[in-house]
Amino acid sequence: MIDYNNKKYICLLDFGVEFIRGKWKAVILCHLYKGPIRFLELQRTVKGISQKVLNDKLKELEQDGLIIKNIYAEIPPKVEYSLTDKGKDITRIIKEIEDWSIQYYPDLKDSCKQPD
Amino acid sequence: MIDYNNKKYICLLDFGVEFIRGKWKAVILCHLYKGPIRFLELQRTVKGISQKVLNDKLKELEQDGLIIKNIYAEIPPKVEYSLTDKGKDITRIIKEIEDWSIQYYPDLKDSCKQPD
DNA sequence: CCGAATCCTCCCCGATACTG
DNA sequence: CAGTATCGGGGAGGATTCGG
Repeated sequence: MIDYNNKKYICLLDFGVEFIRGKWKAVILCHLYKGPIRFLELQRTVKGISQKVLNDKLKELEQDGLIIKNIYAEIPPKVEYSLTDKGKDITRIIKEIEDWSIQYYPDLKDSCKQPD
Repeated sequence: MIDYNNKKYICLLDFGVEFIRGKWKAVILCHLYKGPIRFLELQRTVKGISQKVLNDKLKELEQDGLIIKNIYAEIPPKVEYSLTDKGKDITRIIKEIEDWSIQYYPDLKDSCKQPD
């Protein structure tokens, strides 16, 4: 049992999955993998995410040490986000899930949809 | 945009992650990777999961085609769960997340916990 | 351009009790 | 031993507004 940040994790796998939990983190990381990117550009790329949620998730990812936030003291403000090594490593794994999804997509499409 | 089972997915990655979403699915799959296992034995192994949730998750995984449910017509009832090829493939990826977690655990422990 | 604050909704999950 | 039914709390995330 791992006790961490006021949460309980039953094993290291559970603990590790925590860092990409939720609908958006995996997608965000994958987009960051292409290189540093600004907030608005990221929001445009990750279609459908609200400003609030994107902000929340970026903050979490930064606190977890998966991404770095670079603030440029300019007018208008410029902020760029990029992956750390730790973040790059897990993003590579995430991309395997994407490959898996692509490989099995035709199959998954059928098995999941229940016939009426 | 992928429309599937009354849910919307923004991309194939989002779609793929859906199959292991939640606190338990990844852990369950990893335990099944060792070989076929019965319900109660699985519940004992996946510490802390309730019967209801384990049942729900197994049903979802079966519908998704990631696991197979083998029912033996015996008294008392015997049911064994095992991975399909599709399930094995994604479980291998999940195990990489576990490795990542192990590798970075000391680091993660520090970065995540905010100093007061 | 960036992000904090508020409010609200939905669904994951836990606890408990019951059936074959 | 295996699975179902019901109730309820809490967290994730969407819409909107406001501040630097």
